[in-house]
Amino acid sequence: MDRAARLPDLAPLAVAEATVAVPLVLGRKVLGHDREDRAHGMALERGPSGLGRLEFLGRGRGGIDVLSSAPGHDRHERSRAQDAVEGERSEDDELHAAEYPPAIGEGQTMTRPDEIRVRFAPSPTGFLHVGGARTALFNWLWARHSGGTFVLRIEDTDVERSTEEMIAEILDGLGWLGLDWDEGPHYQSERAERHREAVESLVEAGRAYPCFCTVQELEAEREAAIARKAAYVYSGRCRSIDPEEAARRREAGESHTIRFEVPAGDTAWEDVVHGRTAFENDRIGDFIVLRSDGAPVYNLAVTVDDMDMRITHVIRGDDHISNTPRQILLYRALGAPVPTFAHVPLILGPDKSKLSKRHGAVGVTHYRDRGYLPDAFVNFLALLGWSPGDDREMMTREELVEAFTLERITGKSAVFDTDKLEWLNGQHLSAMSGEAIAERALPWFVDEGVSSEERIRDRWAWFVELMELIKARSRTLGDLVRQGRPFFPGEVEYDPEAVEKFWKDGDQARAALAVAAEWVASQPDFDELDRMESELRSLAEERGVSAGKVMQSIRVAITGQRVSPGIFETMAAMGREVVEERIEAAREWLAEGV
RNA sequence: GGCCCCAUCGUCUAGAGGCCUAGGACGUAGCCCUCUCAAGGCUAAAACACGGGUUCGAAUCCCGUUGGGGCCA
Repeated sequence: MDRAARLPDLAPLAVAEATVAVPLVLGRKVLGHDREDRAHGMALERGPSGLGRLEFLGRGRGGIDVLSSAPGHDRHERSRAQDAVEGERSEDDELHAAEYPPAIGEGQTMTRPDEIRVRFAPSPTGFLHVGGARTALFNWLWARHSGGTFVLRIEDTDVERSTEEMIAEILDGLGWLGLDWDEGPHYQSERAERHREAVESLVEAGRAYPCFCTVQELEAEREAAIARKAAYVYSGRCRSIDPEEAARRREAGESHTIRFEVPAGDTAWEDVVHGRTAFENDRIGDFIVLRSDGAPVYNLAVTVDDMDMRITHVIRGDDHISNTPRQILLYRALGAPVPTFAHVPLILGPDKSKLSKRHGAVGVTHYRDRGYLPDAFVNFLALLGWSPGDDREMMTREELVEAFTLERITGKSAVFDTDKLEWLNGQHLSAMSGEAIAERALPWFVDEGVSSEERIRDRWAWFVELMELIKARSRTLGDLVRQGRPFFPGEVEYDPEAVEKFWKDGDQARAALAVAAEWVASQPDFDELDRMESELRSLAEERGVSAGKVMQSIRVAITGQRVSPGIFETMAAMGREVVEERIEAAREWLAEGV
């Protein structure tokens, strides 16, 4: 039977293929002229639909191209587009492509990506891990940067391993990171019927066929292949079964799978991060799209979902590269435009293998519980595999959104380095206002039993002040609690190391604290830092004790630690009463101790 | 094993053929500041995996080797 005759729908295929290259080609023709347009685009609030944007995009002619023309963008786009086009298109074709209308006719299935739509599609088989979080982040950044839509889809097809709790975990993680989605969550499990429908349409179009091969037969094929030292690829023997006979056998209830008929040739795409990537179709072989139990296969489900959800940019982990040609083949067979792919390199553990549970802390919520700031974590994640192209490291969410482009994603996988995360967190903490930190830190102080929420709220201005005082010395919220604890009333515990460092010589310590006590008694209040310091220094000199020793002894006495903010600020924040008490307590302790 | 991806300081990266005696950041070491510790400032050590091409010229382009990683089996 003549297959071509059974494919009356081949015409749209050509269009679909054309759309793949067109945006890129458009990119080089259109780019590099209007910063203004882009600025305008960024100023637009993200609307509920693409309508408002569409109007604006129309002016830019290239739609997404103009929007994405951030500094540094055009260069890459240009060279890669050129690579993609060279040898496949003539100069004329290029010109023609540049004139390509901004949108294909209304009735078409294929539309140009007037509105950028991306998705994050986690499989809820565990918590949101660092790698997934970064994929989500890149999608989110791209959506926000371009004024597009961020879709969340839960790939819960594996019912055995997917649970409500895990879904909740993932949403929780996304929530903490502040990655809000515009659409969804859609649940893949609810779409099985649609997937089967798509498979049937492929069968009807002659692009897929039932395969009645038994497990034993396939096993034999595989063994033969291994014996030949060749990679196993399904022989495609059920292709030759007459469609009418196949239909009869299906109706008779004969066990079968549905296989996609892979055409000859190569399947290539222009990956935004990897450039042109190609696979030989021969090595793919007719793959199963529907299992014998009627369950759709991953590649089919993903493709149909992305297609139905009009996803324009598939941004996902590198580990999906080998799935991509199958998916592209499916898009084409289903008459859908092929989205742009951006395969982000994986995040590695310290041993340079794919970051996974065995590396320990890979759940995003773990970092929340360790006192990291979502903004800092997002900043850190963004810098893993992406850079703004200038020397910026510390970036706010807004700056990230502004600067983010897919073209600046590196092709090289990155090791997850917690040192830098800590530093960045400290930077973010220091940049925050005392008020903002206070809100974040409050639950930590309560949970650690430092004080109660009511009591802190009662002295809110003081608490805010305190955060301001200790933020530079803290890298995490936990550090804040450690630093802040001594400022609350109660007994202090002397850190052995502090005692060792500053009170090793008991006589000296007692002398220093005697001066301290005398000085405190002479102070009318703790309001003027400069006066406090100069008076302490002169008194120490009179008594023949080093001022530094006095101050350090006070530090240990009132905080129990060897580290604190400036001693006068510390005393001012504690209040005179507490300071006096603690100095007395320290003197007694020293009297007994030695 | 097959296919695919990747290769710049320990780590994250800049680098689109001359701007590179390779820049920044974390971390490390030292100095300054200083009542402690941070923060901040300054300085230092630290990298283009290797081999061939192409070119007047290569970290940058091509090929190979090696190494790492991923997917499938």
